[in-house]
Amino acid sequence: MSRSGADLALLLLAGFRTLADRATAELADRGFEDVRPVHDFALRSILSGADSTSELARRLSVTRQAAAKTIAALEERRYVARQPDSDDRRRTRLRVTEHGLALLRQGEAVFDELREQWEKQSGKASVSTLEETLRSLVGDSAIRLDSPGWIARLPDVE
Amino acid sequence: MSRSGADLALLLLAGFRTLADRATAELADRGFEDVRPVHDFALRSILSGADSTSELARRLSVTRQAAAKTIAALEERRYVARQPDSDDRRRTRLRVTEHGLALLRQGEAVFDELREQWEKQSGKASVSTLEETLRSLVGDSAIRLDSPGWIARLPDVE
DNA sequence: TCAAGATAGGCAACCCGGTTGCCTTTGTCA
DNA sequence: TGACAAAGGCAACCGGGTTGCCTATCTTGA
Repeated sequence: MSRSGADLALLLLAGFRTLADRATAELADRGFEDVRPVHDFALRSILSGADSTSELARRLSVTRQAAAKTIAALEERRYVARQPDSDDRRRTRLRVTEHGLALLRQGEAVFDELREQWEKQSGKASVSTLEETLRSLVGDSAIRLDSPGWIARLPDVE
Repeated sequence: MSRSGADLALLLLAGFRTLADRATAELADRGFEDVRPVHDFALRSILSGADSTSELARRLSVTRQAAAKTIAALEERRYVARQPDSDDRRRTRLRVTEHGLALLRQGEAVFDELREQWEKQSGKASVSTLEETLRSLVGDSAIRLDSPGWIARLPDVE
């Protein structure tokens, strides 16, 4: 009954996308439109201290230019703001706005609800087993993967 | 100990990316460079009967233009070829080349090996439990998801 | 039989999240 | 003070998508 390894990969992808898509939709319902996973990742990094373009770029393992674009998007949507900085090279310091904090809180809540939904469907044990298996396979630290950019890249997780 | 729902999503993504990245690297080692998951999906669809741009587009749930680009890439790499067709609207019919078949075979082998590797690490039971849980959660048919294009879209699986 | 409509294909332009290459500004330190 | 590191940003590009619009061919039914 066990199928090919490719199926396994597809299932993992489908699982992620199911969660991510539902979360995106739910967040849109709650008034946070135009939010993408990458925004959430970036916001978290900024919140935990990445207050400049270069620093954010390092934490997300992307180029400065990519980070700058992400920041521009976040700024446009008022999730982050800039403040003058003493070091005139960097000129501004990033700060997560109240709106941004609200997004993070809602995002967390949404994902938690989705997880609970899964637990209701398959049982708490199944979900945590799944999680444990995966964690042991990809490693706690492997949430930092280096690879081509055909998906929102994963940030460092402090 | 159980963490947030977002972690669950991240783990699924990390799992997929681990497999996909390793597969891509391994295929490159075996002489198939420049191969991306989307190529594999498309090739499989063509092999199982999607012999025109429009048909491939339908199976991959993308626009005809996107399918055309993918086909162009596959053709360039000699994984598919075109043949004249009786219907002059479509003008050509797609065919998977020997080279393309070789890629598919190698791809399957690589994924199977990766799966075995995981089984050695976590035990056969764990991997198949993981798979069963996921299958029940996303559904066998959910491998067709409709959503924004920030990742290689999944094809119909016949 | 022939006009309307469905179907296949393709071009151009754009989006998003990345990249590289190159350049300026500012700060630091020998 | 002058060399260099570090931050930022512009322009151009890429991959895998999108939409809008256009033509060519086949099919059908009045």
